[in-house]
Amino acid sequence: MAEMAVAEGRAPRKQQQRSVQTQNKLLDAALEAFSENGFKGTSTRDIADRAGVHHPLITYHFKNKEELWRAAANRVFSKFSASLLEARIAADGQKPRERMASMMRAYVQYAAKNPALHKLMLQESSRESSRLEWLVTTHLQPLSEAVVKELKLLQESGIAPAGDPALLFNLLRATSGGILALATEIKATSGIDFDKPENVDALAEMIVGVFLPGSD
Amino acid sequence: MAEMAVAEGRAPRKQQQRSVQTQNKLLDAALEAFSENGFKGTSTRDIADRAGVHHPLITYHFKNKEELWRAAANRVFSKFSASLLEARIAADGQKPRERMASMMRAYVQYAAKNPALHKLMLQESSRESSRLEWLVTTHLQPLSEAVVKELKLLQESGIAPAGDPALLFNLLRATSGGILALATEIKATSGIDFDKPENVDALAEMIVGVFLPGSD
DNA sequence: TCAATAACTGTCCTTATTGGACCATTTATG
DNA sequence: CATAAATGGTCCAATAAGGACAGTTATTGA
Repeated sequence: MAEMAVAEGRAPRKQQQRSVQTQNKLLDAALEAFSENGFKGTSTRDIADRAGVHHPLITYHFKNKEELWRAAANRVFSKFSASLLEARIAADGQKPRERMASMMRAYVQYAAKNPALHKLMLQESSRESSRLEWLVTTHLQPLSEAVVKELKLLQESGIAPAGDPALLFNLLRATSGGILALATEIKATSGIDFDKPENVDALAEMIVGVFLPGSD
Repeated sequence: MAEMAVAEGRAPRKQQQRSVQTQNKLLDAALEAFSENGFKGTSTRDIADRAGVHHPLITYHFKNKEELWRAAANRVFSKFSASLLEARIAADGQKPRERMASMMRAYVQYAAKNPALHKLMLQESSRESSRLEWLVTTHLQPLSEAVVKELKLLQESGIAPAGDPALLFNLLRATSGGILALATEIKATSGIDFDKPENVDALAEMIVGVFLPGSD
């Protein structure tokens, strides 16, 4: 983040709005670029171009490429967690099956609007790296633990399919995100356009139906 | 492929075995590299290094980077189709559900041994390109059509879940391949190691159970 | 209002890497 | 053993890489 020359006792001047805007533009552009071409395959100039910003501003705002990656990943994952949590809270009074279904729909809807989320994981999953390690401990493990716990309960009630709950969780995750990461190709192969909300809804319902066959 | 200076009437000399070997080494290395870093993010030198071969040999054997990509993709997809077909034939006398289950298991097993198959699709799916177009028309559409046809029948028998069969096919595909494309990350997050055959088997059974709930 | 500082622009540098060309050399073939 | 296939070694021109830095503009807060 932008270093400021802090004078001794003086209160530092506050961050300007235009700064926040360019940072956000850079973060969006970075996420898009990194998810398309991976960390190594993405140049800071490409990111700056997508953001419509001069490339030295990356150094200014984020120190270097690695920090920019981390900030971009943090942003999309935080929003994602918030989105899931919101769905979870909204369905708090509901029965267990409906609670989980609500989260699954939120997952699909978020992945449809932000396919970069899953693409980023796939890019980093191609090889062990410090970035993957960070992603796992910071974002994925907490998410996994929370969802697996709920899945277990659903399995005991016969609502979710039997088997290793961790495996089931990952299956679910790969399904929701994976199909949307393939959106461009699927449109070409099968003519299904996930830009159309009705197709995303159909996908969500199919996933719910397949993974939560039991009723409560 | 290696051009040869064909003298008028003379029969051209046959290809040497060592040539085939280096071509295969290059194809394997290319597939690995392209699936990890995408087309743009992969250098021909990287491929040559992985193959343990001098990089000008790429030009010699494959003309250029694009042709090498195509040859590598062709190779893995052809093997894949053959593998599916084999499973299909082996289960030819079985009931419809068991036929499909057999293909699904083959899909998972192949994807586990060749995660590059799915990673390559994901890489190319990040943006429209001539390569994606080629992949779709040459390999994906034929596969899709064949499987969708069978899925429809299973849906009519109540064995497969209802809904758009094309959507179901893609769900299935994204599930099988997608989870194995995430193998490195899943091992770190959940401790599930898909290098162990028993975990791959468990995955295959879970997929069959989830997507073919009905019995015949 | 006005100095201080945050934010941004323009430019340059050095280094590495890119895909591919080219000729000499080695190896297999018929 | 003559010939062609296959490979090795080297070079190149282009350019793309991450980052440094001094100067300029905009905003802030007293």
